[in-house]
Amino acid sequence: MRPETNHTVGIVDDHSLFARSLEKLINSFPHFQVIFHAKNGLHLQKKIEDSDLLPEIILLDINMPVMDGFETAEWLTLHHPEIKVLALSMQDDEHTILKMLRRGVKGYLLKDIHPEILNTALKELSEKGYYHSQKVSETLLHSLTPDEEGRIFDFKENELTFIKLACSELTYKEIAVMMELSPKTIDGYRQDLFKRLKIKNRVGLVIFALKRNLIQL
Amino acid sequence: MRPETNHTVGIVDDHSLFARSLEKLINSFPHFQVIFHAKNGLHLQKKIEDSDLLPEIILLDINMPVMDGFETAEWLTLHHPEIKVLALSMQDDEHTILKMLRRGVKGYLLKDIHPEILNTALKELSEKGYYHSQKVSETLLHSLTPDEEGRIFDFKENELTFIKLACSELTYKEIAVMMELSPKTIDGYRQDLFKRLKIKNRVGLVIFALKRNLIQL
DNA sequence: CGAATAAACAGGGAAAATCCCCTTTCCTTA
DNA sequence: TAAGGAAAGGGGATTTTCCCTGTTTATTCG
Repeated sequence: MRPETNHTVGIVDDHSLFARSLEKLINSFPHFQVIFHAKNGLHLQKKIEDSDLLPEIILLDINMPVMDGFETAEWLTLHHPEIKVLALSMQDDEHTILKMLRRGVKGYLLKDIHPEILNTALKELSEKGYYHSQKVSETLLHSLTPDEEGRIFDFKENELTFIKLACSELTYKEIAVMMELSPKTIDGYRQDLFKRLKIKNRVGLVIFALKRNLIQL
Repeated sequence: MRPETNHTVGIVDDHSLFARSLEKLINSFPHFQVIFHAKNGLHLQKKIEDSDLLPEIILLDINMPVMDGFETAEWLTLHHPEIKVLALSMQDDEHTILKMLRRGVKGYLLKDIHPEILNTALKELSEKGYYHSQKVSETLLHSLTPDEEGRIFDFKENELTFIKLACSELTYKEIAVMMELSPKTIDGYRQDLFKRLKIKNRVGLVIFALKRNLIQL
């Protein structure tokens, strides 16, 4: 049995209503207790620097204004690596997940949270130091293990934006406008990706993106 | 309570091993009993014409050589409309399902059958005269109710083949070769579909096909 | 620090593929 | 026989794709 310790949790979330119900939920779990809220990353910084009572775990929403989840995660791992960050997000595309994990996040939860899952996540975080949901594990497997042909892909920010836009009915020109780049640059992305991914045309790109969960329908 | 009648079932299936276990399963259900097997559609015809003891229900595999599920279903509804046909198939794409339903099939089961589901299907078939699984209902909802813009789509055989091939990296020319049609005819399909579906390019077509389950990854 | 190297970005030009608006032919069927 | 659909096609505009070159911006390293 686990000892009767109290684990503390901080919540950083823009959607205060959601955060409030999250707090209630967490406080209903044995051994866990929310000690503070923060509206965004900046707010969190202040809270942490002002208090000397640091939470063991922080729930971090990715989609926030002012200072988003990525920045916040970076700051946290840099300044308080002992705090375990559990990322919450609507997005389940591979790249977002990986981006957060690369920034030192210890767990990743999709936001349609079931109480038991959240409880499991918190427990595993404080016991094992990490939590990986089914989806995240799959993603890791997907992205960090080579594909059928032994390739590992790691897309840059711009490439990813391009891929996502290319999976729509937009014309390359229109994509160029949206990304504020020259059509020629876009063409460069396209060409490079076609070569790297060994695909023949845009349809190939769409299929690739779907298989890799870079986009969803 | 249902009366103690005995419902008879015929199985038409190419995979004899599967059919055998299916028979065992069915015979284990109360009130249901398998009275014959058939390897394919032709075989079934003979069996039916030779015997005067017709089954109440026939389990029909779609993927068969010689005389496939579609033809067989057609023949059955034409010559023995009183027999309830339950289609079994690996494919769960909308069009295949619809195609079978249009041929008078009374139920449709995906082949990863759970005993309880099969039992339910048989019971509903003999009691209500039809059975619709979750997936089939969804499909019907999907295809037979208008979409967001009030459109109903019903694709012809060739169109569907074209759509599926267009969702690959094949070139239109290559598609034309595969379908043994002139590239211009293919172009006609493309044009017509783009107009009907209000899409701008091939990517749009791929997305459409995916949303409608016409193809799967 | 400055030079070397790499990478992102942009362009020209041309071939191929796609997209679009039309007509004609043939066949089925009402 | 008229109507309608499927197949085939002409011709041209546009887009996509491809290859090669140059410029600017980071980054690394001697």
